[in-house]
Amino acid sequence: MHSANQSARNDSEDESEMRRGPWTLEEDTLLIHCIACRGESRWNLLAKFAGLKRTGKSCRLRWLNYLKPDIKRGNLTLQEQILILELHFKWGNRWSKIAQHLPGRTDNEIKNYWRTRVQKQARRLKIESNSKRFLEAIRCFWMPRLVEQMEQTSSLSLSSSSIPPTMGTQNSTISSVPPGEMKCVNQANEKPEICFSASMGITEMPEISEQATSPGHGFTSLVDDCYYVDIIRGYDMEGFNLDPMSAVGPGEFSDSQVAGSDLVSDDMAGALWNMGELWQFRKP
DNA sequence: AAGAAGGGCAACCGCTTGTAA
DNA sequence: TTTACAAGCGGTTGCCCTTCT
Repeated sequence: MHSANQSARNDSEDESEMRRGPWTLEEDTLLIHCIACRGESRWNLLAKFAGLKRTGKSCRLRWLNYLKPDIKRGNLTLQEQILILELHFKWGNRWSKIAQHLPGRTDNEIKNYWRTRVQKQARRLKIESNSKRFLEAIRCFWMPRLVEQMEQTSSLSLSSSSIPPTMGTQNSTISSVPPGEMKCVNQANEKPEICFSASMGITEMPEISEQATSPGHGFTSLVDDCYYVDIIRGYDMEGFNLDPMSAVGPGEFSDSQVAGSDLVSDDMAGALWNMGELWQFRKP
């Protein structure tokens, strides 16, 4: 009884002695060295062994979100943004699952991206960010624009034999594929991760997800670990009604929201998807 | 130039899940 | 089968920086 109380008291004392808040360079160094020696496991023990006054949880988070060597820094690329949107359609707020398909990106980063960029636009449009209307807006207008810009970017880059910065980083390379088709292969697991095809129709894809074949989806499909973005439908809108009202179904958007809210304007697109970065690629 | 407002992001919190004893 | 602990995950908070007025 006494020992239990003593233990509880010690625990609370330990807890109160724990450091919180931003990590210092010294703490980072200690953690990195400790993980190099002992590996990533038993985070509470690791914290003690490293001499850090941090909880194991805190150490784990710091390592996974910031210190891990393969963490990719900087703005999300167009391909990554499209992938996030597509995977979010499929899985919702399963951030860690989505992050598994974006090498070097953390679930925290993706979550922050969704909340700060995507949900911000939903607020601006006065649409519930998890509503069907907002998803349709993304699918019908923003994603096609992203794909369009990406297609232009990639053709520009490929024609000048320079790999787009977004596709050539980390473990990924562009393999040689027919014109108009891009394939991004992760060398680590030899599995194709992202395939952009201008020739492949969505109906030709095997095992297309239920969502991908749903009416109104139109231009992307997701097959296991390989993601196809149908550029024909995204770019030329073939089989895709540009009339916003019919595209999303009657009553989904009001005139003022679609036509008057700059839903399809360059202004909106620029605000949403780092278009500033994008336009740089378009300039000769 | 200074204060206010807003955005972005790192870190924390609490709940759930997995696993070993 | 139960229990305790560790790890994982998504939601939330708070700080810092930038932009606006």
